[in-house]
Amino acid sequence: MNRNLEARPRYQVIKDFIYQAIRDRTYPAGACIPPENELAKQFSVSRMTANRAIKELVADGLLVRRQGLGTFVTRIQAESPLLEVRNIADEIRGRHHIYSNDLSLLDRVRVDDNLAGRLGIRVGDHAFHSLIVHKENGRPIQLEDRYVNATLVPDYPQQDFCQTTPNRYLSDLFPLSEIEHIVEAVLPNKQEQELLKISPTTPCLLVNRRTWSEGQLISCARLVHPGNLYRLSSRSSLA
Amino acid sequence: MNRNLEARPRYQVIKDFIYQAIRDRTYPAGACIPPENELAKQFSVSRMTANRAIKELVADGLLVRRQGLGTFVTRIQAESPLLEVRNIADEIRGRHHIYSNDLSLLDRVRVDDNLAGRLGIRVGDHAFHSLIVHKENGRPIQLEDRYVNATLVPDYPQQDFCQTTPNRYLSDLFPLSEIEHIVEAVLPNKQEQELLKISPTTPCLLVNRRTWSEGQLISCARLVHPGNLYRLSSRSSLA
DNA sequence: TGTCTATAATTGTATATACATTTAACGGAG
DNA sequence: CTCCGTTAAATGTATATACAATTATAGACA
Repeated sequence: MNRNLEARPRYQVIKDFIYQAIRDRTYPAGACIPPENELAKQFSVSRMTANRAIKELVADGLLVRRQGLGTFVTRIQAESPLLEVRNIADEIRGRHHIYSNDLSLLDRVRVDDNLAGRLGIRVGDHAFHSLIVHKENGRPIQLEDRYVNATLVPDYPQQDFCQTTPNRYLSDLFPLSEIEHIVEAVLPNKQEQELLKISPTTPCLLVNRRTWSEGQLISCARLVHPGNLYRLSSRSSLA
Repeated sequence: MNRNLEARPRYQVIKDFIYQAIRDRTYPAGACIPPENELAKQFSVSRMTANRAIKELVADGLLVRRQGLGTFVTRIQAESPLLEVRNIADEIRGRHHIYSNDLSLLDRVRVDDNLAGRLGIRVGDHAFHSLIVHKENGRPIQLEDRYVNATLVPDYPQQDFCQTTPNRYLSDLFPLSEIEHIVEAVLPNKQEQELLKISPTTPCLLVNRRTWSEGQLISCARLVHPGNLYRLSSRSSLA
């Protein structure tokens, strides 16, 4: 069990093997994969270890199990990587409209308890905070309220955000490896009403976006869009 | 280990206990829950069984673990569903809550110009129209306003929607090959206010979902969720 | 032919045990 | 006081084993 040189747990080796076999269609959609006992024998592990590998792949949605029957490759694959990392400026220019923005705030803050959780850093550490209004043909279309890990991105405040959006700057600097979106419907608070020039009863789409690079949480942003001006859309084919 | 009368696995009992304790703030966000050994002792199970319960709650996103430190209640709560073909009933049951629904309308209509476009059929053709309120612990959480291609699914009205949601019925019948989502923020209309029991100023997430099977448009649904009760969330790794 | 039954295969749950790894905290050496 | 090693606590990985539950199938029986 000396893993100093080996590093990979055995259940992970089995997961990788099955994952690969699904990807290259050795086990096509709907196919039955070898039973736990056989996997255990082939990889010289106990059944419990094979079981763990399979259970995790089931949790990931790649396999389904039926007691008494066997373990099968999921037919409906590939939930879409929804809500891509769209750059709002590119999106607007793609509509042949004019993009502009206002930087209405940029400072350095100590993170409180709540923010520390969202940014994955310790209470009291520093973060940069920027508040930018993105405009399409001069009309506010998105309010970007962003916190950035100051340790990882010390030069963040030196950027000229008229030229480069934070989104683009950060993703150029750090290769994006993971992204999270949480979408809800809200009413705007006072500040949001003013900056977006909307009424208190205009429903807004709130997108909470967090981005990681190599396991490091780089930034979290709160993107507020007036509901009548913006839609998220996705269409995906399922294998 | 005779479970004929008991039914619930022991790891499930522990999961439920912890889940409940998180909900009622016995373990508030960020708090440390008892270590595996202690849970095992308290519930008179082996450490592996306690471990299973905790691992599954981690997979569900309710807990995070740090080796050497302990197991903690996740700070960022309330991730709900992905923007995927989730069955609302399964989703609610996954939260250990009670699912129910009201079928408030079910009829056969001739499609008008607008609907014909959305359903991809000809004006004057028939479609079924259902209006269902989905409830979590008796509280309305989603209004499903659905149109179904009557030519392809002639038996749609014969279903018992208390047992099987339209979503599940349709996807069992037609293998899902393509899905489209358009998400926006809206205020509820009069009917929606009444059925969802919300005020006119409650912002709502409106998800327009259309599903195809083998190139055929099966159904389009308008899903309205009160904003304070529902979130869409997606997290994806980018290769 | 059709129906029931036993059986084998496979997954599901549970335990006891062992050792590895990570982290914080404590205490001593300098 | 700082640095460093030890230790205790907690999670992480792995095994061998046992029995339960579910399902299909093959064979017995009427």
